[in-house]
Amino acid sequence: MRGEFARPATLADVANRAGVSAATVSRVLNRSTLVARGTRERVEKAIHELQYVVNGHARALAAAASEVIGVVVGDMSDPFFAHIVAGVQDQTFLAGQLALVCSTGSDPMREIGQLEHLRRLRADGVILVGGSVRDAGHQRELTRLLGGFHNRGARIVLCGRPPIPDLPGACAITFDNTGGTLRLMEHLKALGHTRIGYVTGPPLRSTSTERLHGYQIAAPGHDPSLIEQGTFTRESGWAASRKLLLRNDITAIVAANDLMAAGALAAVRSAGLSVPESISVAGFDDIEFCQDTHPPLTTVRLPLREAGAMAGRIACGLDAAPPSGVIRLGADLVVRATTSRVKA
Amino acid sequence: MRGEFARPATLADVANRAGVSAATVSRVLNRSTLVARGTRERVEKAIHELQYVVNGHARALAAAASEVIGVVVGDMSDPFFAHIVAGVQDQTFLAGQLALVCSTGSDPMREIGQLEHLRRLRADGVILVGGSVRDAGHQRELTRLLGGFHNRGARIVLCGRPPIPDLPGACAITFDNTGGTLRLMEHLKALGHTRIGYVTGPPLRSTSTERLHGYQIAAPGHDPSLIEQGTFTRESGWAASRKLLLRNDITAIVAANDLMAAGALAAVRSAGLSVPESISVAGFDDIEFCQDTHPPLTTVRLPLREAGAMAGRIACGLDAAPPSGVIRLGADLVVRATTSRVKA
DNA sequence: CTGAAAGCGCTTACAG
DNA sequence: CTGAAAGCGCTTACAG
Repeated sequence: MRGEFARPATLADVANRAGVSAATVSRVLNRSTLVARGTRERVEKAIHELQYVVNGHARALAAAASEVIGVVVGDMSDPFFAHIVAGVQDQTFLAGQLALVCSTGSDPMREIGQLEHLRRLRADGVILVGGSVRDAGHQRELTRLLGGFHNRGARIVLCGRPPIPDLPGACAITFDNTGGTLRLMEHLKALGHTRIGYVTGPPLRSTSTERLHGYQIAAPGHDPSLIEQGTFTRESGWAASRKLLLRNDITAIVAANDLMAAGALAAVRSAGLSVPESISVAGFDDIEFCQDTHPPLTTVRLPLREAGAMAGRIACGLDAAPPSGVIRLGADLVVRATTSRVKA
Repeated sequence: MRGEFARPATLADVANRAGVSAATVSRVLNRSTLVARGTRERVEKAIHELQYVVNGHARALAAAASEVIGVVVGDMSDPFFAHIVAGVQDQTFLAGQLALVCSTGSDPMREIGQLEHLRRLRADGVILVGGSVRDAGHQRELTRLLGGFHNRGARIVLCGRPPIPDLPGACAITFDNTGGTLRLMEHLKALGHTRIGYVTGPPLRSTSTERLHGYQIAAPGHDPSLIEQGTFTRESGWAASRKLLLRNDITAIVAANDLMAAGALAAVRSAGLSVPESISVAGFDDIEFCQDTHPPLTTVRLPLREAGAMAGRIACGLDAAPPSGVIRLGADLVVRATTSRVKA
């Protein structure tokens, strides 16, 4: 450990040792073909001997490219985001890029700040994960910022959120939130349910409103008092379900995601009722644990990891975005044991 | 959109507009106090008008500091990692740093490559999350690489893995894996269990061996055939449990994490047995969903998010590491409904 | 196929 | 309190 790391070797050191110019070393590094075989080998030997590692900042500064892909998520402890990010990382790894994962702590307004961070680092690609916020000022600011990325040649991908009309450069990967919820509702209606409570996600988010929309289209009666507000956490699903259970007319509770559905399951049980005998329950996303809840949860499956992988490939430039700029992903009904025919 | 983003404003642009030198702008940016009030205000005005955003790479290159914290994890889709990362991000956000999350895709050998990436970007701090691999060559390489970070003044934190003796600069945040498993085993023994199957994690990882060690200390009989190999996934827990159930003498299955315990639950049920009447089951970690399994899972609680937060604070320089260099975190037994007294 | 030179956008002593 | 100048470690036309 004799201070051999005190100053990392630089490209100039490598050039010296190999007896070539810095430009030549740079060419070897960047796999330019315009280097003679023998020269290349001498340089590679020097790189190896010096344990040379290119300085990413210097490279980014000189080349105006950073090998960094920015990923903006809500909260890593939510499996929805965790699975998408896992998919992104599978691909950034293959592409030799680095995923810079920024979290907004579930406050979408913080997207702006995180994007500024990413702009500072001149990210080559940016992936915005999860629902967008319906707020004119925020949208305008977001569009402006993303426009800045786009103008510098950065690829921008929206994953799990709708396209931004003013931003033709961006690719959007969307989930069929409305259709999935609709199919789930049809399933319940076919089982005889007519009074179905709904636990929605936080207001003004595209994920929430799209899913809620599916409910409203299918909801028998359109009674707004059947809708309770949640925040996509288990805890909030529990609280919202408690309120819903205060009324005695509902036969089913649908939550806008699985985490809240888990809370609903617990709330139903704590009210002394059983699932699905007294109340049917369903979620959305189909995270792995839905197989293990009591009873196993009926839900709607989203291809989260695949969506993340697609976003990653496009952001890294491995795949091109489709001409339309939009990739629509399905949302399949998964019937398990928390939903059953309503008793006469 | 008239190409107003074509070239982002530079520090020189700001200096021009404010009628000062670049050095002065830099001082304002870095909150140096040695700037006259009026000058500062003029510069801030120019920054605002130009929508100037500092170039992180130029800054990192000039100042040899990067405002980037590297986090190396196994797999983001595993809640163990997701929760720790969420805790890290809470703190990097507060510190105004950026968390660069690298995944090894559950192959710890890939740690080396990811660390080289981080070295390239001159990360100010590095957090290695999760178990280490018992492989002499790998350990040597790791120590060398981390030594390089340390010599450049980067803070290094091991989160959920044992300290590295040859690396005095590093801080280690450890979980009481052995003690937690031991307490879980004592709980089962007190319920009358004497033949307890164990589903271990992947071999040679500290997390696996520490937890297995707790089992071995407490295991009545030390019969090695009671131990089956898993990989920390639900699927592997299912397969290992199936094997364990082939023998008819066991009355309980303990898995090295909750994901595998969920698989065990499913395996027991698919064998036509019930939990806990026929077989008791327990896990490790206490991820949120343990409350919702069928029945709710007895497990050992690890303070994952808190551990991540501590790691984040130290890596960002918000908190100092303790003099000993080691922070030991508890692991509390959480008894739910998957464990019960063995029938006479 | 290779090199000399300028430049990327900052920070930091050094003067004043 | 402020500025001129050098330097951080690369890449990229431009010549040859």
